Amino acid sequence: MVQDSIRILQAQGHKATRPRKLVLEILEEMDRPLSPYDIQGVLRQRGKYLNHVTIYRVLDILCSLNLAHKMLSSGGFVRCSLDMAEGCHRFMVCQHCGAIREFADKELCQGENEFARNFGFHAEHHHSELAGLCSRCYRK
Amino acid sequence: MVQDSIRILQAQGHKATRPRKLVLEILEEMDRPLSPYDIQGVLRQRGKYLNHVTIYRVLDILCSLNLAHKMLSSGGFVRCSLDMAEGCHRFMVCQHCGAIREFADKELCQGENEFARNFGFHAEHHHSELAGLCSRCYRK
DNA sequence: ATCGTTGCAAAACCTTTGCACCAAT
DNA sequence: ATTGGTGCAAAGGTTTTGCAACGAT
Repeated sequence: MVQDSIRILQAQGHKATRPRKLVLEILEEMDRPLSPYDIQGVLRQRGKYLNHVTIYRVLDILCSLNLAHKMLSSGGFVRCSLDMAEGCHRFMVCQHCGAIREFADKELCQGENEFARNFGFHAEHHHSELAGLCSRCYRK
Repeated sequence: MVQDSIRILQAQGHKATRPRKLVLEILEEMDRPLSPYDIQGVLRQRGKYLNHVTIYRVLDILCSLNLAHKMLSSGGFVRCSLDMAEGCHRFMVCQHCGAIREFADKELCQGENEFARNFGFHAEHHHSELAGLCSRCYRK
């Protein structure tokens, strides 16, 4: 919830400002990875405005506190989504329509962790992208 | 091997040019994901030169033929590596020293495929990044 | 009142496009 | 000779930086 994130922000010495509340609201409501300009667009539709620089900075803070997570989308720009599964971010990206859907799974993480440990690597965060076709585009 | 890739290029109607050979050589030799400017830098050290636009275009072709694979690195730019494991690209990225190491595993892919199929999604390519600490940095 | 935040302008950076020249076939 | 490929210049788009004004505490 937005209130929880705000509380964490404040506990870390950050202020509870209008831009931060707005960005958190949009991220929670849309429930999919959004770019800074996506967020600005949603706000514009609602007659609200935030400078893109501000959005970048809000997202940076959210990510630094692990409240959100960045992914680099195929367009080559950043998208952010709230961190719901503690360091496990898996995305299904449809190569046809571009739809992005996020999921999480602890067993997959464990499997990856074991594999990495064979190389002496200690994994903390998991980010995975599956490129393929979503159910709708597959039928065509 | 570079020669094999060149042969595939030619079979698809592309020419075997100096820039394409050079890029393939560097990718094979360095054996880690490289950005276009990384590649240009390595060449420069050897007294050779390729325009960055050319490198971008060579990488695009290699990726379109599945000879290489693009990843969007944490710096926000593209890195490419040769495709050794047919659509399975897993990276361990050390958060401390920045080292990137690639691995592949069919079982992990199968696990992800099954999970995705529950959502009606048909996965073709896997790209995964584990952020954590490499063996050297973990000891410190 | 203080000090972190925001917005604006401008810069920096990566990537793409247009076009004339060049080179592999 | 033909056709695709390269290099250059310039544009496009995303992200970052510097700074004055603002606002949460």
